[in-house]
Amino acid sequence: MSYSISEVAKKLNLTVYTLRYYDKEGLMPFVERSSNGTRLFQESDIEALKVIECLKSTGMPIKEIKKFIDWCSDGDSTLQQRYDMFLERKAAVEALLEELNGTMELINHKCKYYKTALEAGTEDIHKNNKIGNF
Amino acid sequence: MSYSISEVAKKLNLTVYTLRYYDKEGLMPFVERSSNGTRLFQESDIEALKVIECLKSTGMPIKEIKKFIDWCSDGDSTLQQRYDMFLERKAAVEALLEELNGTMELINHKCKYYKTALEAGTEDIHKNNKIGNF
DNA sequence: CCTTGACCTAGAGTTAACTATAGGGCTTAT
DNA sequence: ATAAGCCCTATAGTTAACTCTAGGTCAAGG
Repeated sequence: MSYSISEVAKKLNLTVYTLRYYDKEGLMPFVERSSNGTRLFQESDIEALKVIECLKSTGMPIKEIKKFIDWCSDGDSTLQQRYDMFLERKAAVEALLEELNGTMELINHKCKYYKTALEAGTEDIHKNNKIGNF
Repeated sequence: MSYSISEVAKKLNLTVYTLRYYDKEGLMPFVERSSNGTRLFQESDIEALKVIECLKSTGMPIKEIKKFIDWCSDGDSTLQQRYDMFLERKAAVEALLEELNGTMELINHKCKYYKTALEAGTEDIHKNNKIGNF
């Protein structure tokens, strides 16, 4: 059994346009075609697409992801590159997480700030507050 | 004392182009000018820019951020909107954090996968592994 | 048989967020 | 007093990642 492009799009919350775009960019060289040219996605292709989505969410641009896909096609001689790439991605995600934690702190602060202001009916309630009023 | 645009750019790790672009988009209506038109940034402006950067890091587009800035200029009548906006941003960051945690899991898995493969000299070491080989 | 609704490619268009250029104005050091 | 180095605006160009359109194929249902 195989999946059509629209089935895969639904499964991964992407559009068929996006999937064809990824294919055009060389991200899916593994997807087979039927005799008339229709893409036939296997379960393993969907797993590979999930890895691609994972890499995207680390902030990796499509051209970089393509490099990885090419390395996969090249076989065992590229194991080191692929390992290094994932270590780099791990560091990138750690940095993103750290940034987001700082973001969360400020957002939480602002939530409190506006809750207090809303209860007081005016932002002036924070006027004398040298620390925290930003 | 006030800061020049290039000083602020350095402080916030942005380019002067970006700062001028933000100004053009209406994100910095509060920044004063000298008699000859040069922007004079106060400490408070830098704090406001940090909030803008914070909102950006939650995935908020610049046009949305402008709405918030406009609300700030409108005074106390917009306190509810601003509070609601920060609650939404909080939810957005929580969603991002959750996604990033899933991403981190897959990345960690891949790091182990390639470490093992590298030690074995071949990816075939994972061939029989129905679970986890993706 | 013919229409409907998948699928396909090639290529054009869109959007956001910069990034850069051209042309010009102050201020300061040689 | 003139060149360097900062500032300014307006506007054009770039890039990534889609998003859409035009024009065409093919299989199934009425």
